[in-house]
Amino acid sequence: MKIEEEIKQYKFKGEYQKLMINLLFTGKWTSNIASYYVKDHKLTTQQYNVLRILRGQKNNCITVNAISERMIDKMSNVSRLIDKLKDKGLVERTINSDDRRQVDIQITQKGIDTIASIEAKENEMFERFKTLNEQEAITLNNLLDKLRG
Amino acid sequence: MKIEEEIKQYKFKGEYQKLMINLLFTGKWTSNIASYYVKDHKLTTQQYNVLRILRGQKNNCITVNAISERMIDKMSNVSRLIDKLKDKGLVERTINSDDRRQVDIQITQKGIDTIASIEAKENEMFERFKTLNEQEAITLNNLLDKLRG
DNA sequence: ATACATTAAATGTATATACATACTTTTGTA
DNA sequence: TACAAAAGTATGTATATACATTTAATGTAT
Repeated sequence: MKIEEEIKQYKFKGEYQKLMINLLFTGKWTSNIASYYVKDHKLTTQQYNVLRILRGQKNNCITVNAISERMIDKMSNVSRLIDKLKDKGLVERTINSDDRRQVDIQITQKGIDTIASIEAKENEMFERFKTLNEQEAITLNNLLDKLRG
Repeated sequence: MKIEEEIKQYKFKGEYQKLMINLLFTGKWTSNIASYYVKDHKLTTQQYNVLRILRGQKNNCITVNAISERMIDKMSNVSRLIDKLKDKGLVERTINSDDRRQVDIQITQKGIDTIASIEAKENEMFERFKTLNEQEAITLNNLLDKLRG
């Protein structure tokens, strides 16, 4: 659906204003889809993002700072986000013995199982994006990358 | 910059997963730019969005519900968002005399002045998006519209 | 070794947000 | 007319977020 109709705004100050609004709107639209698929597990999309980052590491272990650099939404307080995951038994904290300022975070088996359960519905989620064919998806990815400079 | 580098993730499960991540990331990127331009006025991007919706109405007057339908981020509690704008003297509330359930919101002169002040820097903001030329911006807008179905 | 700057993570605090629920007024219907 | 249902807005509550500050460990120059 055209962005004009989504927000009932039929005039823009040119293509770039429209683009800003379209990016904000579509970002939120995507975020809502992602939220839908993690909320059964009482996770936010950010928490799920961290779990996946952890699983992607060798030894499933990585410092708080390195997590932050890999997050889609680089926010300031990864600490408290990790707290929540720890409360749920999905990760563990270990103070790094080489540099005791650093804290290594490790995903637990329960964390791995949780991701697996969510991933089981991933294809269903991706269906929402198949209004674009593969070539269009590639073009869109390239334009987004180019946009950010 | 390629999304791979932005989040230090070099493998994706195909183009559609990459697209989801790219949309989330670029949405946030856009949101950060918008925030930068409103924060001097102690506004959030959502509050600014509401102010612009109000100004766009004939008589600068519109109900709470109609605001919600026009927002980029349709959230549940427009009421409290309006509260904040009222506290700052940027809008006024009036109970609609035809239907007393409805509340008409009107932008004040101070609100209009605030928008004007922010808009003065709009072109500077749009510059951030001119890594794409006009034709590419149009293509991107069309792909985003098509994506959402 | 000491002092000072830097880095990594955590915390304080105010505000924003999601989601369910409540309140008031209007509408529909027997 | 009465009364249930719906519509429009507001509120309660728990959690998330932004931004500044703090604590602790390490690096570096003297």
